[in-house]
Amino acid sequence: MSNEIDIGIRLKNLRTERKISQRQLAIKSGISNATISLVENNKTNPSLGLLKQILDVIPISIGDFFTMDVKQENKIVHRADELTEIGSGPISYLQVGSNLNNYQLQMMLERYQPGADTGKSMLSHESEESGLVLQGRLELTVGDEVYVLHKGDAYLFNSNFPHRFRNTGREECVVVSACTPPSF
Amino acid sequence: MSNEIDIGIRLKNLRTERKISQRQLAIKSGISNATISLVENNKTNPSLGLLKQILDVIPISIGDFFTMDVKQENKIVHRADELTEIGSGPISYLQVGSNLNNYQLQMMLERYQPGADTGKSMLSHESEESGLVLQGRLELTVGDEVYVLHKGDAYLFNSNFPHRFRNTGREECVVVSACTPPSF
DNA sequence: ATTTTTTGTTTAATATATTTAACAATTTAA
DNA sequence: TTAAATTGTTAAATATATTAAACAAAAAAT
Repeated sequence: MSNEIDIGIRLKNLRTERKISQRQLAIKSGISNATISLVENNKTNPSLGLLKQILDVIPISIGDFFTMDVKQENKIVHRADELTEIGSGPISYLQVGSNLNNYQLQMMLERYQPGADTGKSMLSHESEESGLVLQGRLELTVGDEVYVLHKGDAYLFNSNFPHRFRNTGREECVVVSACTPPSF
Repeated sequence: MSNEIDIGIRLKNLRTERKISQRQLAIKSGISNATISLVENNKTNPSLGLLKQILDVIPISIGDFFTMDVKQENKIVHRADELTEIGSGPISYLQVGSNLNNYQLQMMLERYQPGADTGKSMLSHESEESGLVLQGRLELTVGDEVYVLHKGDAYLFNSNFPHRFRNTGREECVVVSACTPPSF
């Protein structure tokens, strides 16, 4: 077992920042994906050689790995043009911060093109989400209920209810939303 | 096996600088002395937890451990009062530099009190030594031969010959000597 | 000179890291 | 929708680090 070293978070941060999966990292480094999982969860006490093999593909030196700030997403103010896009196509999710591993809160600026639809989703993880409409018309379905929201309206619900968002208006719909814990 | 990381030398340097033995370090850290030997000789691929346990008693952080300059005894000029004493009693050996792990050459300023005697020693390691007398009278025995040196005289021999130094004069005897590789 | 400690190293025993293979859950493709 | 691929996790198998104990060599003590 690891001796109070936070190497798991450090590695996970580096990996997710690069948007690669445990398996991809595993192949590139020649280490099994199982091991990478164990390391990221501090469920093993990895050898230096192993760690080096992994860090070599990042790449980062062992020294830097341990001296680097444990990415606490130290950036506090995120300018309008610095938000990170995690949506695609007709739906844009501009997230506040790029790496939320150390946060419980996820804030987003959402834009739905006319007709855009998230589809009904069955979220399995326990989380809560809330939002406030800034512009346009937003149709929200939670369970059996269907709501239509306009500028100034807001919502708040537990996201393990099946739910769906849809822009049923003619203009772009803009929403500011929050979610805890982060869902993507 | 270690993956091209020079952790052995790093650790050995830190330990010897502190003038503690592998066993002392072992006890303080709760690690077996065998392991410390293996680590110092790069004959194992230690886990991070293990390394941390060891470094905690130095103490030094893992980050610093890997980023620190691999102590190349970067000090070049050693002032008269900075030489390190490795002798004792009637014989003083003032060594140039404190940690010679990365050097092949050992330079010393030796002082023998009247009557001081190294005793006949059977050096087992292959090394060569040379010296030049600055003051006093030095009796040198190498094998069967006995020599007496005075100010300005010098010697050079292979130190796996049994040899012995003795101050047979009335005043302090001062010698500058060199040895390769270092013998202490 | 002869013990007695202390040094660093090495081997066999054992504890543990790492892998292989399977799993459930989600995403992508069709 | 269903099927196929990809995600992260976990359990049993295996490889390896770590220890305990013995060793030879050197230093200290008697």
